[in-house]
Amino acid sequence: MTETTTASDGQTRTARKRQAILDVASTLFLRDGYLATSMDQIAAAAAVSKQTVYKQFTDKQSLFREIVTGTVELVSDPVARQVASLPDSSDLEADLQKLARALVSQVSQPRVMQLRRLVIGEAGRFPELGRLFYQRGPGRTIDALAAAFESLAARNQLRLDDPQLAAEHFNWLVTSIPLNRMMLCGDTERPDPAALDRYADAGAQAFLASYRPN
Amino acid sequence: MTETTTASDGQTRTARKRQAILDVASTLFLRDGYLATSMDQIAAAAAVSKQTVYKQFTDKQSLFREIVTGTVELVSDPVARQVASLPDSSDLEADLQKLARALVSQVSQPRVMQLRRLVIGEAGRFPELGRLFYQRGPGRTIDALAAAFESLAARNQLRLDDPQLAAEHFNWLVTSIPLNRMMLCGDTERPDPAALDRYADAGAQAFLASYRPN
DNA sequence: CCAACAGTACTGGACAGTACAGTTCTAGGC
DNA sequence: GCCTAGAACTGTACTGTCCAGTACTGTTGG
Repeated sequence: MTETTTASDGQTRTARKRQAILDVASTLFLRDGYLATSMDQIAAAAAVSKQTVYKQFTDKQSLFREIVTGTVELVSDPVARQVASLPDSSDLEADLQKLARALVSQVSQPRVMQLRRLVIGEAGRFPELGRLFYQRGPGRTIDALAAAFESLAARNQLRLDDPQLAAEHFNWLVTSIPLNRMMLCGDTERPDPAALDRYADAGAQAFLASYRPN
Repeated sequence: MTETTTASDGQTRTARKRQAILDVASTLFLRDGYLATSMDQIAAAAAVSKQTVYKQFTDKQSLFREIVTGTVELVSDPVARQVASLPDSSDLEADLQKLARALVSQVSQPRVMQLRRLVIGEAGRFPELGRLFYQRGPGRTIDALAAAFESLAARNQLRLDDPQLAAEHFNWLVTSIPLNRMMLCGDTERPDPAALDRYADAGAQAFLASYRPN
């Protein structure tokens, strides 16, 4: 008797229910916010009794924390990996452009935007989640960029005094335009992929114009 | 003499009470968020009866909207004015640096940060407020910058194809680093003024390295 | 004098978290 | 492969609290 609820076989019933709660609560929290999402709503949408929710998560705050930290982990990895391969570049301009496009495309995903909005909005109630998001999100990307840039500068492929500062400049040159617009104007106004690429290219271009030797 | 913030002079009683409500509600909304602030709290803190609140503002949403739009107006003006005087510059590097410092200092004010967090967090409930904040805030600054840059480019003081894009790059190069850190890590981690100036200087420097002729 | 105000109480609803009786699944021994 | 004890789960109801918005009576200030 192999039951499937959300394509999650081979798990105990408890684990399956737990996952259903996490999935559903994630959707609701990201869409409506922390206070506007009720535990009754979550239990109902997960097709689970309220008591099961409270068996898995001691209270609403715990559930919320687990969802935010989990989602941050999910989104955090791919970019950092791509950055790590940058120093091996033989065509820096092309590779920076590729990296910029990947970066913009990642951070502008609706799910990431929603998470960012949620964390910022609840920064007063959950300050540690804000810090976590920063460290695992932009912070991690910037650190990886700084390491890559330092290595490139050592081989005269870039000209810079402060790798960390250059990394911040690259990151925000590339992402800020669509990021800030979407943060405030909602996911409905997400620029189409071509426009996102143009922002990425222009940011990478400006970065190189500023940090390329000679 | 017809406009005051908290002083209780020269106004009708009704206007004074109205202002007290706006002041107090502003503080509470900015500190605790929309849902976590109750109308009873506001009435009590304003030393006013609940009925008076509802006489002045039809409901909680109206009060909230009025506060957000009002605060946006307050913060919006000074920067745009300073930008407008940029094209007359005889020493572009010095004036851009001064502008950058003023810009960072303005947008990093705790009150502005709190408003930004509030608007972003409530973007789902009040999408029109997000758009308003963008237009009157960063949007307005960027438009003014674009006009100034175009005029400077016409006199070969800058080299650029797309003034709007250059304006966005300047704006975010200068503000993004402290802005994003503070958005997520809270006002407690506001860099000291000297550090803010360093971010501003570095942003202006990078912009010029990229957009200065030759 | 009269509109605006204070104070208080009330309506109707929502929500976090708990309690409990009854049902269903799962694990482990045979 | 079958059976049973116990854990996990459901459904519902309940507690205590909070909140937006209204009603009403009496008071105050312009």
